[in-house]
Amino acid sequence: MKQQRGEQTVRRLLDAALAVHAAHGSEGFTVHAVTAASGVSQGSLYHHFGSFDGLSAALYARCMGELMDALVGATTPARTARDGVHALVVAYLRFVADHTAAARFIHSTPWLTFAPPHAALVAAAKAPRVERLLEWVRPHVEAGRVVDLPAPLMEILVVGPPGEAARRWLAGSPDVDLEQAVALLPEQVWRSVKA
Amino acid sequence: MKQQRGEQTVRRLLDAALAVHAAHGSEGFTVHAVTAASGVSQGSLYHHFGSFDGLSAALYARCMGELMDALVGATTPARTARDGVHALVVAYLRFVADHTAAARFIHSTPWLTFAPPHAALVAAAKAPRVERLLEWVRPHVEAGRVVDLPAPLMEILVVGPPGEAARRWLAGSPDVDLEQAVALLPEQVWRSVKA
DNA sequence: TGTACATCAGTGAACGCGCGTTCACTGATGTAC
DNA sequence: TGTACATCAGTGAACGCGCGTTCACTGATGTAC
Repeated sequence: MKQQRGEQTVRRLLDAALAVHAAHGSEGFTVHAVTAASGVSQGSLYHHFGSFDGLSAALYARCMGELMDALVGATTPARTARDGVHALVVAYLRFVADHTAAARFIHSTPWLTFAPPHAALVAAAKAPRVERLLEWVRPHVEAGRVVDLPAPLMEILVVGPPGEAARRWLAGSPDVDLEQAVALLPEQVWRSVKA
Repeated sequence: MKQQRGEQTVRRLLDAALAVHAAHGSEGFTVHAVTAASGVSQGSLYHHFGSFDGLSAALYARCMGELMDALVGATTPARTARDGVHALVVAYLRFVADHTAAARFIHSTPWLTFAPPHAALVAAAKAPRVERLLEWVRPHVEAGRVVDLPAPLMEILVVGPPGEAARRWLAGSPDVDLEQAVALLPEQVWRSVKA
């Protein structure tokens, strides 16, 4: 008997929360700012999310899901291992450029310290997409085209450099240029994982 | 006419701040907790640091300085380019294992959004050490043993993977093992920057 | 060598502000018969 | 098809707590002559 009206309110809250974070940073990211920006009442926010941490976790999961979808969408159609790794690194950097607010929220990470219930929510958004990427790479590993490493280290090698580039660019570092990173990082990252 | 008594108080405050952050995380990192842990009064803290953000910036600069010293100390004595990159990655991971509190503070980064005056303090602690690392690598680039990339991208490629491994390990991710990373990451990182 | 004095260092109770959260309530929606 | 009713959705003023910061003050240190 759940009403569909609620889903719209949830979406309005998450959109407003992302906008508030983009405009005023982690400092200005408060319940009052989010309710003011969304036009939704405090009580309604608590009705749907239980706590402000709950809303943060939901937003984090949504943003992370979007990023992971971009990575999966770019990588899995690739025929060769090299093309796939290139595509993944490019997709990561393009996501940061095109969905800056989401990228900024993901990388601001005080919110990564979620208590167990919320951690599960985030994991549910991330794990299946990571699994799809690992499935894609498996045949290339078995064929000896990609190094055989534990999955977490594989992830770290591929996502580490574009993640670090994103973090610095988002922090406003003047000497990091995303287009330059798109041009130069993919091949170097590929070399770090090719067999 | 500055008194030496003050330096000891500053050290006591920074030590206590790091301990509080290690024990209670960013959530519990407050002025009151730091003054209680150090036995120093609020007023004294403000006398030396001006604000709590000022203390945070000073602590960040100190921790970052220690990390950078570890990297410089490990890398610059290396004879070959490969040995140097290996040593840097290993030193990064070992620093995280041996100075976990400092590593955790550095990677918790809400504190990286420092206002201009404090940003300068942090930059002063970091920039000269980065410069020494770049000086070390320059001959290897000129001799064609290391790829010729813009300095920021070079940094990103080398520091990205161990940084990502550190972040996950610090967040308590069970599937990241630092010793495994020490064993496997250095060679892959080296391949990403060798010419 | 001893005293005066300016400055540095340190104290801790108190303050105001803004945060996350609550609650008694009203309104809307969908199901049952 | 229409009415009754349970549940979901939404309201917003109010609350208490803990945060960063202040300030009038005392004590310690080092320099001047």
